[in-house]
Amino acid sequence: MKTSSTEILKNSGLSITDKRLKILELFQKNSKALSHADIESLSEKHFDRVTIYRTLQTFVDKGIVHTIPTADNSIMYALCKEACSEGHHHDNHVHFLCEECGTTYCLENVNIPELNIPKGFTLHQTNVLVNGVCKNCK
Amino acid sequence: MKTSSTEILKNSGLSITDKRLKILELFQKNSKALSHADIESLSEKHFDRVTIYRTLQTFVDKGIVHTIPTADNSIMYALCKEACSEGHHHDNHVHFLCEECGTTYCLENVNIPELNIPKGFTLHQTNVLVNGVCKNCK
DNA sequence: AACCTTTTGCAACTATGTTGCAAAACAATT
DNA sequence: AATTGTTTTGCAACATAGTTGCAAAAGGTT
Repeated sequence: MKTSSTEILKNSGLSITDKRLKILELFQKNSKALSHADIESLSEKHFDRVTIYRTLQTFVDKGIVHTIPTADNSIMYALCKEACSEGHHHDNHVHFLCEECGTTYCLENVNIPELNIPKGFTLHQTNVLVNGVCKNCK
Repeated sequence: MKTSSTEILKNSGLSITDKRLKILELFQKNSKALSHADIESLSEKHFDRVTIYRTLQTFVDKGIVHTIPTADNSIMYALCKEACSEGHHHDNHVHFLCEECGTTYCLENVNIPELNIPKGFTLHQTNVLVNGVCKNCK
């Protein structure tokens, strides 16, 4: 069952505002990762750029969305699953970027394998980005 | 044995210029990944920003350096090993970002593991980014 | 409704990246 | 080493991305 946008905000101790609800709904409707620019163009009503930046930052801080590094230097944001909480992301799944449609997916079911990194290095987080063609574009 | 900067350029069919040599030497001296901004500040003599952008792009195209996606949305560039050639990068190693000193390393010896991505998805390239603490900062 | 707090929008700014064009540097040839 | 043609570089101007301070608006609480 899906948590409503309002509940997500409540659970994070954030006040419920129009803009935050709108941005959360964009994520839920599209069920894919969105960039700042995506949100700007998807929101028909005028959203101030600054508001979007600040809202996304708040969501990241609260564990509502996580960021995805991409090769072309544009940060993507995607909704976190339940496991994430304030200041603590658990998005250890693989991110897939389709070269055809440009969609970034979270592949929740593909786990990150163990890496044997060299002695002396301490591993905190592993990010896996995969490029290829998604099932819709095949 | 290390290939000289001049040879690297020759092998790629590029003309030998002061700027290109200087930028290559920065990579060789530092033996870590550099951002555009790093190069700008490391080169004591004035380098035009545009020249740096274009030189890096040329190097990427020719397989001399490869780009590393990072979580904070700044592209890093690192020297390729011999295996890379024009239009064909073989940098399938793990990239490690130290949270203390900010250094990005290419862990040449850590191979990218196989992933079993869902049916319908075709995999072209896998990027693995690891955060943690490097052996110098431990 | 009245109050206080948080969020939003605006303006101005910094940083990052791109393009066109003329001057300079490079490469090849005599 | 001078001439010529090609490539590279620097400049100017522009475009996009992201940040900060502050006043107005909206949210939360009583």
